[in-house]
Amino acid sequence: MCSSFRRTSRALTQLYEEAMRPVEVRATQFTILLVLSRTGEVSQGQLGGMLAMDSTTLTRTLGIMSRHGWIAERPGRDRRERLLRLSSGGEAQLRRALPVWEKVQSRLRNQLGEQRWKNLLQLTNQVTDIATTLGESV
Amino acid sequence: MCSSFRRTSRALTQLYEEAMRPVEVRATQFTILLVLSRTGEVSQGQLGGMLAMDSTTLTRTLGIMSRHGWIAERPGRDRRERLLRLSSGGEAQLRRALPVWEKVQSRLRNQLGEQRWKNLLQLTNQVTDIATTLGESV
DNA sequence: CTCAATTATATGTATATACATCTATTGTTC
DNA sequence: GAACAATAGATGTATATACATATAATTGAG
Repeated sequence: MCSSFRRTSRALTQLYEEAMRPVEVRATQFTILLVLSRTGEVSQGQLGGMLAMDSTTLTRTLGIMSRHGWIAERPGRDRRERLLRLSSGGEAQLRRALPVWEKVQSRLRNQLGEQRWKNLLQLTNQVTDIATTLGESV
Repeated sequence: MCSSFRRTSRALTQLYEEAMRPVEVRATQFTILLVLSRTGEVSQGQLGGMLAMDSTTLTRTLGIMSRHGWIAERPGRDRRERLLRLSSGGEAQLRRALPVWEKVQSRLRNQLGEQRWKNLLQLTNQVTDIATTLGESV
């Protein structure tokens, strides 16, 4: 199952990133733009939790995105925390990227059909939850 | 969909690799051991096709695996090709790793249930095929 | 209140991953 | 058969990813 997901993940990433190449944003970066636009201000740790991504991994990706001027941040009340949100540049980049993302996504969705599409979104979320829970329990 | 698969892929990889840590083999490497044990001798390009992985990516991973003594190779009739197979060390490593992999996998399978498990394997393969086809068509 | 334990993030290091480009072959065209 | 196009893999470079460990800040025990 792990191998299957990794393989599909590679295939999908190649497909989406090929489409996104003119916009110059990677799949991970785009996902972060989208999540931040929906959640508003969150800490790095919270963001990692939402993405099932080690929060120290985010240090590097957020560094790249900050250099592009897409991220605004301020220290939290707990001064160990970094509170992250989209800068106006980040919002602009998201507006530029979103239609390209949606376009390739709709081609995929057509091929899959509505039934399998919804089914997959649900199943992948369930697998993420189970994998996360199993990982924590041990 | 791309984000969902990437997220699930991270969660599963963390789960499986935590279990595999004592055996000292990564998810990608284990997958290659397993595929080679089933297919016998294949070229690097063929292996990349099976894994939906860029064949030049395999250059690096196979290098690591060769240093561990897990891969045997010889040039093909077409002398640009490298024909790959498991060495006896690779077979031994696979025998060591397989039960650990199966164990964590069975815990996941229990949580998911047989229905969703089979459904997911089928769906992920279909998505891989569609993504690959869409990528080639453009 | 002080010191130990915990927590949030940063840094060092290793692997994974892809693409652009390069080299050595192989295939094709005239 | 020679010149050119196509292909397999290697190498350079950039991002993605995680974990071990380090540092700074907070929390908890006494």
